[in-house]
Amino acid sequence: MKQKITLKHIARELSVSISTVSKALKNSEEISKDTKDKIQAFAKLYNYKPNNIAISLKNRRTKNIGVIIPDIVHHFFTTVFRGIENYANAKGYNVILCMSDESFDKEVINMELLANGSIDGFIMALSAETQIKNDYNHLKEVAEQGIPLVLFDRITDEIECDKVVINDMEGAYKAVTKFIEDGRKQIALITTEDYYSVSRERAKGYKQALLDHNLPYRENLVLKLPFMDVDELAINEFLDREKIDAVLCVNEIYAIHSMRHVQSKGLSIPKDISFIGFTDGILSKYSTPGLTAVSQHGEKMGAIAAEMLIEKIESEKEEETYTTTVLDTTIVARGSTNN
Amino acid sequence: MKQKITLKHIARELSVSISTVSKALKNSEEISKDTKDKIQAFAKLYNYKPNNIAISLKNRRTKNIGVIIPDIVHHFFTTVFRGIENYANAKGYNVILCMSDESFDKEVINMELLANGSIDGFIMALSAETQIKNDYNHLKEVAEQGIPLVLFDRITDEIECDKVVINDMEGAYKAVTKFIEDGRKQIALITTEDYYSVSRERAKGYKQALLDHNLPYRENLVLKLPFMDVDELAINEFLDREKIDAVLCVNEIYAIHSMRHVQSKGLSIPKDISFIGFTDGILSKYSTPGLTAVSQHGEKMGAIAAEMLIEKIESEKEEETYTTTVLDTTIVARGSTNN
DNA sequence: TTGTACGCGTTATCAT
DNA sequence: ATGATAACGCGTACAA
Repeated sequence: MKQKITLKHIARELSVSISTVSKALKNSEEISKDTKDKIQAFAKLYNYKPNNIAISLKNRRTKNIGVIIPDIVHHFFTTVFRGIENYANAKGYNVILCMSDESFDKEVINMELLANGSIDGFIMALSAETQIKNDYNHLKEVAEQGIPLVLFDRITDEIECDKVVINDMEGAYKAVTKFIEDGRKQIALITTEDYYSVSRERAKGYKQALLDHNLPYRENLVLKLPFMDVDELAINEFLDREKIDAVLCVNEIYAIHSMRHVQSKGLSIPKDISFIGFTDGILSKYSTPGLTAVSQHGEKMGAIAAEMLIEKIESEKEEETYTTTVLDTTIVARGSTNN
Repeated sequence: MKQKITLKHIARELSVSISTVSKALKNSEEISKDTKDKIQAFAKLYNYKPNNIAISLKNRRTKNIGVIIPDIVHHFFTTVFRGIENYANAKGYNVILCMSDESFDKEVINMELLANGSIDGFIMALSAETQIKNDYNHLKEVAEQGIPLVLFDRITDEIECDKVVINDMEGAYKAVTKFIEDGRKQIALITTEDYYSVSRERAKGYKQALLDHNLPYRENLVLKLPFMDVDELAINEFLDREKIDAVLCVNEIYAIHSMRHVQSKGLSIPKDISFIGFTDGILSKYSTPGLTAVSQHGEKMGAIAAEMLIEKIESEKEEETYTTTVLDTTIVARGSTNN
């Protein structure tokens, strides 16, 4: 087992000082060609690579960015992460990934852990619990310490920082407008409780689209489910109870489940009832029929978040100007709507 | 912006030495109660937390583990990662995640980057390209440097290290046996090329199960697709060409696509033809009908991998004894087979 | 051209 | 009971 070699080893071996080695490996003009050659050859032979940790300590820069997401088994977050990772890697950054599991405590613990020097900045989407508690002190502290922070998707107005979101309202608006143009009249919305920033926005877009097209907004056509787990019974009852010819769902799971339910009752999609779901994940693509989806452009979102963060990290200025980037959604038409 | 506070700051502020502060915060017996109280109070007030990087440098331990997987937008890897993260976090480790994108070069680059002090050990699944090239020098070097390594799922015999896999052969065997017990005779296999360790094993199990039940192994009932992307045409032609009443697929995508295709031809699942797919991901659960699946227990796999790695990291011994843990699969029965 | 000394933040050992 | 010093590995301003 050949131990990792350090400057000190090389110096000792070649009977020169550590700083000579350091300079030689940086091809400094100060060092004579002879010694440089000798040192570089030796370093190459023993495959010398500077120790990242030592460099981090010296530079007070880790070249790591911390990403905290509610859950990784969630296609959307996964695509965002991919966007982050790609961009960050290209810029020479590594990504430390933590999951909050939708838990406030885990979010706090992970953040505090990483904030103690392990990372140069954070990219995160708030956990459900955090949004419910509406407690953002951990974010505030991090911000106060001067650690850059970018929020995406699940954001809050309470914190001043860079943000990336999709235009959730516009996405819902587009979807409902499509339903209306297809001749649908009884348009339902299946969503989560309002403590999610995204749900609020989508509900707004849903309502606005109806009103703008002179259709009534009826509360009984809106089903709000608590938390992210799927209450299948509630969805089934809702679909059985109300007279509906189109459904907008704030996530794929709700949509897929709903489609299965109405299909099992013998309804035909999209003839009798049509569906649009947010996210455009893997389920939308492979369901039968394919689910028309509001694409959230996760990968792009991640790339932008990473870009914003690294920009802040590497900028010397002390100015505190924050941007919120809003990405427009795209409707990806599939078999669940008339196209 | 209140800067992160260090021992030095506290020492200067309270007019004591740095080492006194250090000891006081560790509640050392050497320090008088008075000074301890004073220092601890001050530290608490300014929310002092030791700098991880400095500690890493001192201890030559980062408490980070590096995970390299081919792709994160892949439900199975995602579940494994979750298992890793949970276990690692509980043990006080952070996880640095890199994607190889199935590319040999990215795998090498990422590994070398992290190996220079950023992590205490690796957990990884080999990229497709690496398996095709059959070149594992980057792994060997890491091993020689004494950095612990655990391979999971996509492994190789070329490297001596801890490994975790599922019993792919047994999984396929079970699936085919189930088909046979359900009275199926024309059992097909849709798989990837043999350079994947997992594909080889599954093909073996498929063949063995047929032979053990006195059914012929017929090459024309086995479709081997190159790489991981889905050649839909090839699958369609295969399904149209051969007389088949059951299909085992090595992943969900193949299975879901195949199901859609035969359904579009008017066949009924599972009456006319039945399906089993490996992985038991989100698609299996939400397809219509639900896809009977060979569960790979990703989360458990991740937890075990993390356990093995941390065990090696924290063990003082120099012994080089490696284990390969083989997890048994479970068949999760759904609507795509007779149950 | 080469080497010395210092600092990044912490801890452990050895003085006082 | 407290402090000085060295060390982890590196880079760099300053001496020689």
